[in-house]
Amino acid sequence: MAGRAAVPEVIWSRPERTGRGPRPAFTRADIAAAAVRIADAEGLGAVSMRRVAGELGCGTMSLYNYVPRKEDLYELMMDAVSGEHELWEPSGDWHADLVRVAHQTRALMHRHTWLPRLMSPVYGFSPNALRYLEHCLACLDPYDAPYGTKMELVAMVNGVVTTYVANEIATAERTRTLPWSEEQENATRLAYLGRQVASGAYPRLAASFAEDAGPIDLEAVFERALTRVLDGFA
Amino acid sequence: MAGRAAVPEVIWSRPERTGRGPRPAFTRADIAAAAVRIADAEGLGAVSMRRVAGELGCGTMSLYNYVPRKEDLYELMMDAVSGEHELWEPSGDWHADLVRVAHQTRALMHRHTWLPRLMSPVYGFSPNALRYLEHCLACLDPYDAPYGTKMELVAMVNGVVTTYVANEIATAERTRTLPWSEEQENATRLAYLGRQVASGAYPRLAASFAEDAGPIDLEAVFERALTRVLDGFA
DNA sequence: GCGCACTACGTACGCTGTACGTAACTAGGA
DNA sequence: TCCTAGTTACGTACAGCGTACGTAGTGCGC
Repeated sequence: MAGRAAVPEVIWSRPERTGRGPRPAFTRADIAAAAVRIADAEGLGAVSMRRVAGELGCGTMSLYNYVPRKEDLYELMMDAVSGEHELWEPSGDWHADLVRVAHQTRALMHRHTWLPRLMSPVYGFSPNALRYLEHCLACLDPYDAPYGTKMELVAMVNGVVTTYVANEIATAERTRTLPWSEEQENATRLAYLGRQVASGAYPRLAASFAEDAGPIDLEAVFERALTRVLDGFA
Repeated sequence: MAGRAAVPEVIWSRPERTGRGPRPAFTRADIAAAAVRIADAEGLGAVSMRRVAGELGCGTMSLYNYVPRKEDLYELMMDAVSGEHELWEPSGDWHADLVRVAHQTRALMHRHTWLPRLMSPVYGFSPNALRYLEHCLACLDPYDAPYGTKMELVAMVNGVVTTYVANEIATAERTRTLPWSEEQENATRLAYLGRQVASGAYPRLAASFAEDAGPIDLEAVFERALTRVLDGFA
């Protein structure tokens, strides 16, 4: 009966295997992989304890031997995808290296579209997250500043990438989720917006829409946001 | 039986009152206020259709006459708090005005800690959100740039504020939610982190922790992040 | 070899969003 | 003026959720 009490612990400080009892049937990596597979295919909402257990081929409650709370399952998932970051030998040009980091993070988030939603400093201390952070700091070796500033820079870049991709994904996801077609949705929203803007209450918004800038190049917007942030530090 | 079909519509383009049938017992504002009250007091997780209906004193399913899906309830909440933004006459100094906007947004998010979690471009077109956006653009009148750039600037400032406050809140919330004390939590996490860092695998992280910078002034960090972003545009 | 810590898992509880059926009500058109 | 169609109101029901708890069975450390 012991060992089931609510003891304060990060899941990473809990040993995966204690020695006593039957051999665990799965590793944490197995569990994380299963959860990530489900989230990638069917969205974060499909990740439930029952579903993950089903994927692993075990009873629902057995999962609680490995993962005491669902939040820990999220932590496992975040660590697993953090491990997908490619870590290279810093080039000596920290600006270029950080741009590369940002692009890789963005690609990672597009591969795992649930990632921005879980992004939080709470999950920032898993083993693979630490490895990633260390790599960012290594890229910043040529940048002459106290570590406090470097941390702020990394946080800023990560924040911008997260915000940006979250927006990309939210707009994309919404049209896929809704029970009516994308054209209908856009038409309704545009009609509403047009009515609002045409009311004359928002002259600058109206001017903004009238400003013919052609189709928005989202890629370029991302690039600009990134360089602006980095320039703010150089 | 008609009218219950899945018709594509933004809730804002659906009239609040059509004329036929009994007088509605509540306005959208009533519903939004109730939901916001619950979320402020007990967190976003406590906001359920049943709970809101209970707060309003009506049956659960009656709420669906006003709010077709739960996501629309969120949209009402976001609009309600967007209306709390103070809109002033622009001073002519767009830099100062945007800093003021950022501070107000941060204060707003601290008043409604669930706000960053719901932040998404999806909710960016409610009446009060449009009013807020128009105000930001008015503040940017002295900034000589195409509206596209102004929009990017506003998005960037909002993004930074959201990310920053989300982190503030996540760390604060976590300690309040957990079933053990803050000291225990911090001790466990620090012990784990210390063990990792002491392993020698993360030399720069170790150096960063060793760098004695005194207690971190979060207020100053926020200020720096803000001015850096604004400087990137000036 | 004994005992204990661990794994495994079924059952159950209270919660969620919401589809659907039914009854009461009221404003617009004939 | 009356009829009827569109709305409001709301109870019931269903599938799914996280997880507390009880009960077996298993194998390592003493």
